[in-house]
Amino acid sequence: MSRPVDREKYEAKRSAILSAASIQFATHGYQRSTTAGICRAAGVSSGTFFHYFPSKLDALVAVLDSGCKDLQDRLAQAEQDAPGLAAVMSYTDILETEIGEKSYPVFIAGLAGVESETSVAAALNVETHLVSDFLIRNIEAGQRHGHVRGDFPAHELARWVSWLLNGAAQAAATGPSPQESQIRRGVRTILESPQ
Amino acid sequence: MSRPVDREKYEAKRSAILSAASIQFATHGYQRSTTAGICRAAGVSSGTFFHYFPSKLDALVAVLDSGCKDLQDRLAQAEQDAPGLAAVMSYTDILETEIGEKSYPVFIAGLAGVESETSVAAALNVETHLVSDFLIRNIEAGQRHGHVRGDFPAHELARWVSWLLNGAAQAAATGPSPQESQIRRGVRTILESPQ
DNA sequence: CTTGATCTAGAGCAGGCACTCGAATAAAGC
DNA sequence: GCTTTATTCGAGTGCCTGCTCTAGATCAAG
Repeated sequence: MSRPVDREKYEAKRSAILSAASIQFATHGYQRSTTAGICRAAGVSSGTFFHYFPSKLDALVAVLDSGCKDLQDRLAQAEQDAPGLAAVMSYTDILETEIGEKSYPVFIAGLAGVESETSVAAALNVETHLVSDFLIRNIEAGQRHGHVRGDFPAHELARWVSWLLNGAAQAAATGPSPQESQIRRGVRTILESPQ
Repeated sequence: MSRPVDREKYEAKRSAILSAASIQFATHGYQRSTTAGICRAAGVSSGTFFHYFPSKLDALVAVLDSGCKDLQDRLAQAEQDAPGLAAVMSYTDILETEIGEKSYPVFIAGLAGVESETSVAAALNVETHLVSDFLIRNIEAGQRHGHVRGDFPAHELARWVSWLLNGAAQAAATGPSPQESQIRRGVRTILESPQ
């Protein structure tokens, strides 16, 4: 036998391609992105691309997974720093920033058409649940501390908040970005106790 | 000269093709729909299709325009029946029904990639403003009657409501439809006066 | 050095799709 | 009937794009 895989080099190249793919997807959406474009951006031939990812869809799933891991870390961080309402607002701020940069909304919008592909759906499902659980957990905590209205179950409030956030992202994809902290105020309005 | 265009027959055929296109777009999204599929559904050859619409995109714009007209009528009806908060809730119900049927979310999601095309963007813009103006007008009326909280400007409340609705639609496109009247309750929660 | 494996390139293939074109038919005016 | 124009058809075209294939470069182990 001979020539074992050099793990380090392999991962480096793979993540370089992944990064280029991620940028392409975020800029033009999945469908509009071409493997040729990704290869050009990564400075790599199509042969190399398909050596690392058996198909374009696999690259998308890999991007999705990687984004999911990042998100998980950030959510955990926010929750650790200050659980409850503060954590929810912290997540809101993160999203508001990304929405302002447009990459997130374009990326999400560009998934249309492949979101039903099982591998993609699975990845998205994981992410959705990650956020949903985070919201429910911290809204419940907020309710216990009296910072969040208690007249609706936490899971219902969480769903409204996530709808608001997704809707804002979508609106940003098609039109102008929302004004500073308008999303923030919306989330607060849903969650605050009626005096 | 001879053979003038038979307006009636022309419009009939055109709207038959348009109707088939509309169903295809709503079922599979724009990108996934093929002109061949639309032709098959309309019982028409591709030559005929392109005789009535110079391009697939033109068919989409026509569908969009037609939908916009329908919406305008329904909004006017709701507003005439009972202006103010009731009109907003009536529109919410309409949307909630369509979201439950999935056609609306799929259609919207399927626009990804062409939404930046100027003709499409223009059509979407008209629709967005139609709804936005409707919401602002009726939320303002609701505020005057004391049915809607007055501690935020109507345009801000309107935006939050439309975000919530769009977010719910998007969520329905990727996952299960929301439970009966959950959207309704969300809208109410945003708009109701804090006691 | 030889061997056998991975890594890389890039030309090219195959299939799908929007769209075209020429012919055939139908219908209205002369 | 004849001419002209609208309408319809559907085979065909050209392009784009995901993906394959082959040939060579590179490198570790024996």
